[in-house]
Amino acid sequence: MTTAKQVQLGKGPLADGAAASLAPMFAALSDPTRLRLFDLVRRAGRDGICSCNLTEPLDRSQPTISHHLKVLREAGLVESRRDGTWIWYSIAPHALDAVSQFIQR
Amino acid sequence: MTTAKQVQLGKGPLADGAAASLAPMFAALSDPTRLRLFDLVRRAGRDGICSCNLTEPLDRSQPTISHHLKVLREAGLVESRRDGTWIWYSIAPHALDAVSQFIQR
DNA sequence: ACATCACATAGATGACTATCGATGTATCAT
DNA sequence: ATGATACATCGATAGTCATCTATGTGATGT
Repeated sequence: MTTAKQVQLGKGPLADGAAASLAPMFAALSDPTRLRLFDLVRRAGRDGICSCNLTEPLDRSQPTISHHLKVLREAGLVESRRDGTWIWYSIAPHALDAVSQFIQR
Repeated sequence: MTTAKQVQLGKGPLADGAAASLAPMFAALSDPTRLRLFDLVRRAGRDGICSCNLTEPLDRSQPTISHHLKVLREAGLVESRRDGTWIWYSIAPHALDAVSQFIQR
């Protein structure tokens, strides 16, 4: 499992390491398909949403959706749990905390 | 001049067009060098900061910094104004409003 | 006019990425 | 075991990107 590194935004200029940790989270949201994917998962709330319900509304192939979900997961933005043959995706706790901290000065 | 399109985030799922408008702003912040660049400009406040003071601290060539500033400018995140041979960069008003709205949903 | 400084643009290159069809893997039902 | 379903991985392709050196452009000063 890949977990997003927690970055402490201090008072000085943004350090090299902090920028390197933050950039992939922005990168994960820099694709329109992934943005909509993330939005759909977020709307699903605590229970999450089955991957099988994500392919059709986004008009992309199943492998493409699978790829994007992997990117979101590795960025620490979403989590997945297995339930039989299905896999349910939900928003990771504190997913956007680092991004939010950066945005608000 | 390129101005970022203002996106209204409604109540429904994130629309295709909204995602397409939002993604480039995230993309502009998806590079470590640009993140630090944006941070330096933001720290400079209203007056902004001269481009000549951005090349050295980021350890990149002058054309590379020029390229990144162009990306930030075209994403509507920073503004530039000429003063003699120098060009001063400052944060665009409401630069991160759309991103912030998306984050806090 | 000329040299200098600040910045932008051009062109090249190596790396990465979004997407697909084909195939592999894991789970469940019969 | 067999077949079906859900999802992941592979391999290919076309496009994008970060970076550099070299060169162009525009402003200032002499």
